[in-house]
Amino acid sequence: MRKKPLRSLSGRRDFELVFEEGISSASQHFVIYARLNDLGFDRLGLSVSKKIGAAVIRNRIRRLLKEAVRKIVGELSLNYDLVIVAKRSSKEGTLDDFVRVIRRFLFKFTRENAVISQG
RNA sequence: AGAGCAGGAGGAGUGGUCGCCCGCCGGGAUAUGCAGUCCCAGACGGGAGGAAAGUCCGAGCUCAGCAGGGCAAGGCGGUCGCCAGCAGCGACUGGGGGAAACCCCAAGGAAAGUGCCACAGAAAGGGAAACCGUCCCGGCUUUGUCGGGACAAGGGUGAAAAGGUGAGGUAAGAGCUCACCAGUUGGGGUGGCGACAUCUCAAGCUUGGUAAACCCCGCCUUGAGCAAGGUCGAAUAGGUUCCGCCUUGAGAGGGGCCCCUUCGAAUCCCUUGGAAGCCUCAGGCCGAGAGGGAGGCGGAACGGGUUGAGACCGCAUGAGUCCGGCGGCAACGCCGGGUCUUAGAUGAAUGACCACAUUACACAGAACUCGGCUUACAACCUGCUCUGACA
RNA sequence: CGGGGCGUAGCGCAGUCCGGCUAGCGCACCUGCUUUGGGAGCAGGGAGUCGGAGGUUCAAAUCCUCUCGCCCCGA
Repeated sequence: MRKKPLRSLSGRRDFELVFEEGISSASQHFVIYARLNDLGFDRLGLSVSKKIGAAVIRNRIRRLLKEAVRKIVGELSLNYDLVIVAKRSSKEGTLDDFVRVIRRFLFKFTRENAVISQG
């Protein structure tokens, strides 16, 4: 079965829900927060501050992160709300870096949730 | 060949696979149907820039305000022209730099007034000022020194010291006088639309700098901004408070629920009270008025709401651009022609990977629109300068 | 979209309005004295392209224009 397309996370309420209920993981290039949802599709919120760089650099980071999440989420059956906060070093990351980190985090997160739902 | 400076031009191409935004077509759901709304994994088309940037100016557009004039505040400042307009552009004038090509200039007024000009210097703007000096007179202890006076030449100080050179003149000097030169003001001639240039006459002989100091003169400026503003809609959220006015009726029909038809169609109740009038012995008829509540309409004030109830319009063809002709030194204008014109989001779209050309690499990402200015920049093209090599 | 502020020694600030004075103050730093040694104290000293570029002026941290970076506020 093919998943419905990725949507944007919007509003302070949704973001805070992910920050409070979800779990987080920090890596060299960004911080990622995640929680499960039951909406039938995945949602992604990106926070790329103006401090990180000019518009072209910020767009580049956003698009790479979006592409990385899109690739990984297709491999998983559950639905997630994700928030990724970029760091100053994000501009040095490549797509492969992002994919590797997000995949490891999400696979681990999914495994833990599977254990909980079984137990 | 390399480097530097200035200008021009600035397209990361083609083909695949996956993905995003918009438009349109198609399919599905709701409905008798249409419209509308929602869903789609389908097809087709389109999808950042010369600076999209900085937000430094100017406009369009929208709302609010506005009789006219003045003050205040701010901006602009050679002339003529161009432009919708500008602090923009073109040509010219004047000034400055340079050997030259050429480049640069916020370029009205300091003889309206006020302020300021540190330090140094005798004196810094008062026709002022005597430090070293020059000259004259007088005293004394006579190669000198002291006192009084004249002098703006020379020295010295300073960013700047009150025209320059020569002659006359004098005790010594001085625009004190004269000639020439420079400059100022005024008059006149010639050229130019004009800024101005040039020639000439006269005057007093000379009047420092600073207005990116206050200021004066001339010209310009209403304010806020697309979160402007408009239309439609929902509600445990059609709010609260105050003021004014209104609240008379049994009932019937139609439809998509609020309108139509109709004299009347959202719409009254409780308590108190018992005016006037009428009948009347009592009393009654009638139901004004007052208070409270509820409702309707209008107005004012205050909230709630950005912590997602909004959607749509504004919102994409414009003072556009290219070609040709004509006018103009040019900026630009006029005329004709062009199957030249295609982003439009709203948690916000252009991405990823592969292949191919020796290789993909500057600055950089639309948010109401347009005209400028400024700043950033790889390879490429043009010009100039420098260095090196060869002939 | 609109408005405001800051940038001066390693750090925190003054001076800027109204131009000129050796660009100053505190902490820190260095040297010496003092002490058995350290601290404190005393004396002396070093360190500044005044964010950058250009302009006005005799003269600019200060005035004007452009520009870079940082911070804050309102709708």
